[in-house]
Amino acid sequence: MMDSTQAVAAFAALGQEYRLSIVRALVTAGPDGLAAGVLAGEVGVSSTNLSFHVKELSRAGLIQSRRDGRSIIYSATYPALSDLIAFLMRDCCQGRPEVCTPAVEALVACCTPTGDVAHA
Amino acid sequence: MMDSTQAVAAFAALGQEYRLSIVRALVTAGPDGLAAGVLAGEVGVSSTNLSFHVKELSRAGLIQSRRDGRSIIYSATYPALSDLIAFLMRDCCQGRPEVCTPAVEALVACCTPTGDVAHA
DNA sequence: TCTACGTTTCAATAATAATTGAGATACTGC
DNA sequence: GCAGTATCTCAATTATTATTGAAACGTAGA
Repeated sequence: MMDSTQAVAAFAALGQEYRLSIVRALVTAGPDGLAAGVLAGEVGVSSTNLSFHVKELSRAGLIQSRRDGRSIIYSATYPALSDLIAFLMRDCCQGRPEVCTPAVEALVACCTPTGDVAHA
Repeated sequence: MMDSTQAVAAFAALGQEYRLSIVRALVTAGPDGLAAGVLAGEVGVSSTNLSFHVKELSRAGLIQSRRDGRSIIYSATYPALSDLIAFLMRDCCQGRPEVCTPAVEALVACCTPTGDVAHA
């Protein structure tokens, strides 16, 4: 369960244009992730600057990396994202479902497009 | 529906210790909100500095203010928080329910204490 | 082993954010 | 109006973050 210090770090990490793009690209890419060079290209940032931002995201626990040959592959850390959502909802809901109830609808629209829910 | 520029602003706003505390205090306080002085006391920040941080949160749309006598009352903007949660889930879920599915559980635990979920 | 490639590290700089204290503004009650 | 309270604005300072380019590192293939 995420504490508020971790949450601050995660929010700060996502509160930067390039870094949010990086996370979005990695989430979209899935568990296979993307090599640093590809990621830099997609996001439109220099390799040096990408390196700075991915380090920041790693520090916040939102992404992870592994080496594959001469490439370094980054991928999203899904549980950290889940935890962050959970933190937001937990804190927002403190006796006030008016915040989370609309989010339920977004969730339903998002995760159950066909009416066929995550049967995981 | 929140776009990524707004989301960056919201995340950046929450990515600071005092500001996250402010939002938490205001969410907990409910729609009645809290006067600036009270808020400063709860969060442990000088009135000048509080003023800086609440302005930042307002700019991101996460809180709002109204005057009541000589006090200025701040309160959480619930829809903005909902939108942010929705944005996170929408972006995270892109074909990958493994992120959101655990969040569903948090949501259910959080918002549906009676087992009566949003059947919208 | 030499060379090329992908990526990182480092140091310098530029840009932005946070904190402080003094003074200004807005309201209240006398 | 005057005195007092609550809060804000402003300017100065400090601290942190982002960006850049050059150089170093690790890996792969000839």
